[in-house]
Amino acid sequence: MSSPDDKRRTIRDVAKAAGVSISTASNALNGIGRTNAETREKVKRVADELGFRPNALARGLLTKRSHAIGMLTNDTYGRLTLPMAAGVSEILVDHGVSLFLCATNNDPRLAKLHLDALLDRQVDGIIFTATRIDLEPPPELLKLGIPVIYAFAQGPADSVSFHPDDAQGARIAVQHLHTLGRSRILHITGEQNYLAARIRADAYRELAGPSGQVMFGEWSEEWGHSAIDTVYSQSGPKPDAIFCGSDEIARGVIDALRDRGVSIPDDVAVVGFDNWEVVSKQTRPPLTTIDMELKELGHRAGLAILGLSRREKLEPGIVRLPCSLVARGSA
Amino acid sequence: MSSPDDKRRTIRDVAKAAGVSISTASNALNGIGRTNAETREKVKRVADELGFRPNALARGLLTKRSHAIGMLTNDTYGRLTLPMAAGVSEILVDHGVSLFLCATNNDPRLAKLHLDALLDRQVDGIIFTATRIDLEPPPELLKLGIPVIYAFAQGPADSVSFHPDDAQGARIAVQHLHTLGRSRILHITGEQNYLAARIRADAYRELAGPSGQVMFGEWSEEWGHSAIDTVYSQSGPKPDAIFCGSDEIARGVIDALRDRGVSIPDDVAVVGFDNWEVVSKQTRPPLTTIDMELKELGHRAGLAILGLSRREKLEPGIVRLPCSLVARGSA
DNA sequence: GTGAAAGCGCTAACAA
DNA sequence: TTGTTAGCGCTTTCAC
Repeated sequence: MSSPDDKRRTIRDVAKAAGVSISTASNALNGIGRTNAETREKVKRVADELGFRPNALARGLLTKRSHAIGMLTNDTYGRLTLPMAAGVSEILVDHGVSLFLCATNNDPRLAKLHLDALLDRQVDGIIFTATRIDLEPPPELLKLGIPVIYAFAQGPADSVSFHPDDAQGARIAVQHLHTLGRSRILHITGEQNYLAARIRADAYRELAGPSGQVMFGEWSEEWGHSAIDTVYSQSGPKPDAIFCGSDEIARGVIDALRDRGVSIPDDVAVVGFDNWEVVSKQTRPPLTTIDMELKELGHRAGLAILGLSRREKLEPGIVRLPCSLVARGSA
Repeated sequence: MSSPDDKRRTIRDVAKAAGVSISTASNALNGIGRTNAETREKVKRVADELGFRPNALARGLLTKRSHAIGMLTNDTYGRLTLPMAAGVSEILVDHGVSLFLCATNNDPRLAKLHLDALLDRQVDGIIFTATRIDLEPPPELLKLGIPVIYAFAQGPADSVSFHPDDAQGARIAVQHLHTLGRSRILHITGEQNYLAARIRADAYRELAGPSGQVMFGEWSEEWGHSAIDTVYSQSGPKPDAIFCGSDEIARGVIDALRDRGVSIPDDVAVVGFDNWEVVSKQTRPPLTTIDMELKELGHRAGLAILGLSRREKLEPGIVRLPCSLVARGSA
């Protein structure tokens, strides 16, 4: 639990051991200022030998940059947040910046608590993340005095946000189905009050033309199932392809189709949305679906907050990052 | 992006505005030392008015406690980590402690990088988290000089670890099936090289008696499916209940049983393990399963690291936290 | 009860 | 090129 040398080495120890002054040691270690190459090497070697690690607290106190950023999320389940957080972290760690994770659990009190803590810690910036792109951030976030980036969440007008390109994602799904020669494509999706659902539906309608039909419902497997029941209990022509608003819906659709003896993808091709592998790899046949590239979203958000924290200017607005199609067996 | 008063208030500002010295202000705000009640109130009021927030960097530098702890995880997907992290964070935030999230992505280089960063930041402790209880932590973690807690991961002999009580989880699953009057219970589970799988299987065997049969395989839906195919292609008596090592396996099992016209739970009762709702709520019928109470695991890990960071002593060893049974329709 | 002063570990003028 | 000095914002003796 405790190492042999319980007290940590300071730059003072390094300076003394190397026979130089503290400031020379500092200059040498940071490679700035005018330092003799020999001295620099020596200081670095000594620091290494001593296992010296600079105290980030002291450095931050002085430079007014903590080299830490906070990530505020309302997601406790992790489906969206952790891939993004991993992406953010991947970028940051290479720049010596660490990430505070704050799960607000959708509780404004917790959000405030976390926000205050982040401010106390002098974070260089904050990334706000949500489980839907039209979720508004806590109002305190707006007048903070430090940079904020919105990822998979709705930022105010003059802010920088990163979203998956839902419209493009919907388009490549429909185009893929067109390529397969399908023309009677149905769109079964989630709740209409989700902006993402509306964006995807609009993009779908543009490509599917007047025959395009959208069924809004819930983000659940069950809805996919019952939507198929509805469709097949009606008379009239049946679709030859179904574009679903989520993998879970798609799974319900696939199960319901199989129950009816409809062959996938021969009779009906199915495309999902999310590439949530626990679902999309397990349907029968495995699901062709749209991946939102959440890790890449995290990368971009990380890069952006890094830039802002260095006082670089960023064009405000929503950056929409392309989705990709993952072809499996269902379409 | 930047507030009207761009510069942050310091304790100096508070002291000046309250007409007291810096040290009195400090004493008053922290409620320590001998301070006149009136003075204290006044200082606090002024601090509030000014929107004063103490600089955690400065405080940490002086007190040698950063009030931050690090969480190291090899999980990028989030299924296990984020519920635990949320639990940890919930505890910490109420104690004014923040959480650094470090996703190592199973890459030793990244792990080292993150570990160094955490040390530089003077974290008061580290929680190591993994996706399986027999995953060994990076060796650097062992000789660190700061407290470490292992959650859902394998700690060294003299450390404190928190695991789900896999044996107890398996027992309540089997007992539940016994209560339902089932006696020919089969256990279909994941890879035998997972410690958790072996622990659960052992506990199952103890209760199921000599007729107990364990089928090890993979942690996949597909394996559940093919296991059922195997069982039903053999002659001999069929099980009246199946205890599955994961919800995904259970889903495969349920689907395969339904394909064969076996009624659930009438002919065969099915119990899963994980309570991963995207799976367990969506099977038909919904899955009765074992919940590992990951958030509670996070709570306990958080409490433990808090204690250790205050130099409290903790009994070394593995603390196994009880699982709970979530009854749905399948058993 | 309150304030002056020292200093945590480090960086950044400036002087030497 | 190197060393001296002055802090960053806070806590904490120790006089008063």
